[in-house]
Amino acid sequence: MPAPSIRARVRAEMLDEIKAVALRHLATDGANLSLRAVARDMGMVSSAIYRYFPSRDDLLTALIIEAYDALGEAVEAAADDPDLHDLRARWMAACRAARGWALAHPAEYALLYGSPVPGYAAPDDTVGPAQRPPLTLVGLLRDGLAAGLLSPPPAGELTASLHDDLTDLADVFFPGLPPALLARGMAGWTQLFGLISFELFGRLNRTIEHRDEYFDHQVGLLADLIGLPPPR
Amino acid sequence: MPAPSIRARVRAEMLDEIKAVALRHLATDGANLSLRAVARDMGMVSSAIYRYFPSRDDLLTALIIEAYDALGEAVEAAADDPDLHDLRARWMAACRAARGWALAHPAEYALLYGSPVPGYAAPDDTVGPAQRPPLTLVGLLRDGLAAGLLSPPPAGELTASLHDDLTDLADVFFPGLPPALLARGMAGWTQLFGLISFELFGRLNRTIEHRDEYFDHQVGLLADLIGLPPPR
DNA sequence: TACGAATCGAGAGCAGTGCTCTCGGCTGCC
DNA sequence: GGCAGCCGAGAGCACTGCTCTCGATTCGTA
Repeated sequence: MPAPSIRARVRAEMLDEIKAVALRHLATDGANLSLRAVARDMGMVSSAIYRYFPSRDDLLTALIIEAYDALGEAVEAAADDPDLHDLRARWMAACRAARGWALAHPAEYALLYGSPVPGYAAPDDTVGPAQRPPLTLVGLLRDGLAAGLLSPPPAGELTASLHDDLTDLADVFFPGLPPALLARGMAGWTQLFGLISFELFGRLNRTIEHRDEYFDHQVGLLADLIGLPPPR
Repeated sequence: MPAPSIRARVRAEMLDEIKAVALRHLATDGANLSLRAVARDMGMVSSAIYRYFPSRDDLLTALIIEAYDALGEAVEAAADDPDLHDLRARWMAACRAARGWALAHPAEYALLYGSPVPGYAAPDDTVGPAQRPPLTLVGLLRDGLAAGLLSPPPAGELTASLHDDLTDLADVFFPGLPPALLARGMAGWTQLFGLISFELFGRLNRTIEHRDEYFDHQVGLLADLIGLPPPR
C-alpha cells in the first residue's frame, strides 16, 4: 500500500477537524448547525467547506453515523463486560451505558433520536449503526434463552400477522428467536428510548430528582416483564 | 359584556388564520416554520405578522399549546368513554387515542415530543396542557385502585429517595396514590411515547407492517406489567 | 524534470430567513 | 371632530445554505 500523498492526508485531517468543530457547535448552539460558523471557527471561508462535504446534510449524516457508532459501541461494551455473568446485570449495564452516553452527549442524542429534520431523509449508511443498540438488547435475550435462563413467552399471545412480521424480523438477525420474545425485547428498547428522551428533553424536571434510581427502577420493571431472572 | 369591537373581532380572526396557515405549513414543510412564507400565503408582508405574534417562537408556542390540548382532549375523551366499564379497555382506548391523534397530526406531534428547538424554552403556559395525557393515564390507575380492581405493588421495591420523589409528585395530583403504582403509570406513559415516536419517526419501517396489532400487543404487555385486570 | 490536470481556498453573489424601524392610512373612543 | 392607538407596507440589517469563478498550489505522469 503506497503512502498516502500529503494532500490526501491533509484532506483526511480536514474532514476530521470539520466534524470536530461541527460537534462543538452542535453541543453549544443546538441542532441548527451553521456551516458558516464552522468555517469561521476554522479560519476558512464558508465555500471552502463544500470541498469536503457537498452539503450541510452530508456533514450532519457523517456526524450521525459517528454518533450511532459511539452509542452502539458503548452499549455493546457494557453488555459484553466479561465481569458480568448475570443476564439481568448485563441488560442493566447495557441500558445504563445508553443513558450514560446520552447524558454525556445530549446534542448528539437529540440528533439521533429527536424529530427528523424536515427535508432530511436518513441515508442507508445510517441504518446499520442505528440498529446496534436494539440488536445488542435482543441479543442478550437470545443468549439468555440459549442458556436456559429465559422461558419463551406463550406463543398464543400474538395475532397471526404480527407473528409473521416478528418472525420475518427475527429471521434476519436472530433466526429461531421466538417472536413473542422479540416483541418483549423491542418493548425494552422502546422503554429505554422513552426513559432517556424524557429525561434529556426535560420532562422529568421538577418531578423526579433522583434520576439514577428512577431509571434503574423503570428498567428493572421492564426486565421483570421480559422475564429476566431476578437480581441476586 | 359589551360586544367586542370590530377591530377586536378582526384581530381574533387574524390570530386564528395565522395559526391555521402556520399549521398547514408545518404539516407540509416540516418543523422549520417560515414566518415569511406564512405571511405570503396570507397576502401580507412579513412584518405585519409581528403585529400579532411578537416572535416566531411565540407563534410556535401558541401552536404547541393548541396541539397539547387537542391531544389531551382526545386522550381524556377516550378514557372517559361511558361505554367502557372495563379498566383495561379504558387504558387501551386512551393509548389508542394518543396514537391516533399522533398519526393524524404527525407534524404537531413532532413539535410536541421531538427534540426541543435549540434556543426555544417551553414557557410555563405549556406545562399544564402537556400534563393532560400522563395525568389521564395515572388517573385511570387511581380509579382502578379505588374500585378495588388493582392491587398496589409491594412498597419495598422503591429506594427511600425515589419513594419520596414519587410521593411528592403523587401528592400534587393524586394524593395518597402509592408511589410504586405511580411509577408504573409513568412507565406506561413512557412506553406509549416510545411506541408512537418510533412508529412516527420511521423506526418501524421495513420491520413491522401490522402497526395496529403491534401497538396493541405492546400496550397490552405494559398493561400486564402494571397489573390491569386481564381482558374479557 | 517539466507540463497538464486535479484540487483547493477566497471572494462575490443569489435567494432565503427572523426581526426592527419608520411611514402613512385607518379605526375607535372621548 | 379630533386625537391616540392600531395596522399594513416597505426598506433595511445580519444571518443562512449554496453556486460560481478565479488564481494558486499540488499531484501524477510523460
